[in-house]
Amino acid sequence: MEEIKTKIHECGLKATQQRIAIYKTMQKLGHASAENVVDNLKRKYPSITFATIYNVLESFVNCGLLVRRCSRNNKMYFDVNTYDHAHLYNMCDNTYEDYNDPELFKKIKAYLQSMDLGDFDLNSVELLLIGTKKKDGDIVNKKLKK
Amino acid sequence: MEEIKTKIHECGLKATQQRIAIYKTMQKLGHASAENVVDNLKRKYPSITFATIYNVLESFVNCGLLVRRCSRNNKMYFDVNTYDHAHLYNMCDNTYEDYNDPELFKKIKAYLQSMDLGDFDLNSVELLLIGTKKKDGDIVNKKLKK
DNA sequence: GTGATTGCAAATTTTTTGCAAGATA
DNA sequence: TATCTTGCAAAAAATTTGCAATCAC
Repeated sequence: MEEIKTKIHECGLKATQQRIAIYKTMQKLGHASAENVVDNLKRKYPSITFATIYNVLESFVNCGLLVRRCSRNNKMYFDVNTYDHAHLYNMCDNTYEDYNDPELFKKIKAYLQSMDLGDFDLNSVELLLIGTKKKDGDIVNKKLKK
Repeated sequence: MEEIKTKIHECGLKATQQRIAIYKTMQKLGHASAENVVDNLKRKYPSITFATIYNVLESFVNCGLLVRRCSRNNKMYFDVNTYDHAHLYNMCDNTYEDYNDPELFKKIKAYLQSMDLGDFDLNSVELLLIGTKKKDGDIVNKKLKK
């Protein structure tokens, strides 16, 4: 709790109740869209709005407290774990699960470092393993959830 | 041209002018958002609308003529090249460039096949190399383009 | 001719903005 | 207190829908 305040302060941001609550929610959810965050906070903070959520998430991304994640359903997702790791992306419901495999990332990064990417300045690597949970298999090829 | 018609027919779809034009545009652009496609077609087909573009792109994805690509700017992107390849994702303007390296993909897939992904049913692997073009470097940390 | 497809207009969903009121350091 | 931040309301951006007119087969 104090730790979260400190993190936020270290970014040069004020540790408001909303920011603390949003960061806690992200810690709980791991990966989330703005909607996920609102859903999780509405009960405790009925007055919170999307304006604030987006505002805060954006400020967290800018200071490195969160990273954006790619998605295929035209919604922005945020990840509280900013270190290198891959994701299992469930295309049935657009959720992520961490796939932590430092070995794999080390290999990929080592490989890329040996390559010539021209005038491309590599910032980070995102590895998305796209698929389904076996239990969800039956709904693929049908209409996928938004 | 006839080739495109055939491709579309093979999917069980009717080869309408719009579908042919949209597929041609995707071949020209490689990766594109719905907006990119409209921009490229408005002159030749002033009556074309987003409804049709989305409709057609979606039908192409469903039959495997295109694949969706992940992005970080909450827009849907489509790729005419459906085989395995990585992308250099320019975070300044959310554009993609192919990074064709069968070697790398082979390694990753081989590695993953040897791993246990639990009840996750792997469908495809997306490798995104996120960064900037050196010429764009100066606008990072400032406001990124939508 | 018939069923699939398009284009229009309107609706929905997701994200952003301006600004007055409120909270933090 | 000075500045940053929030929440409201409204706008913008992106995608989807219903349906009548049109087109491909």
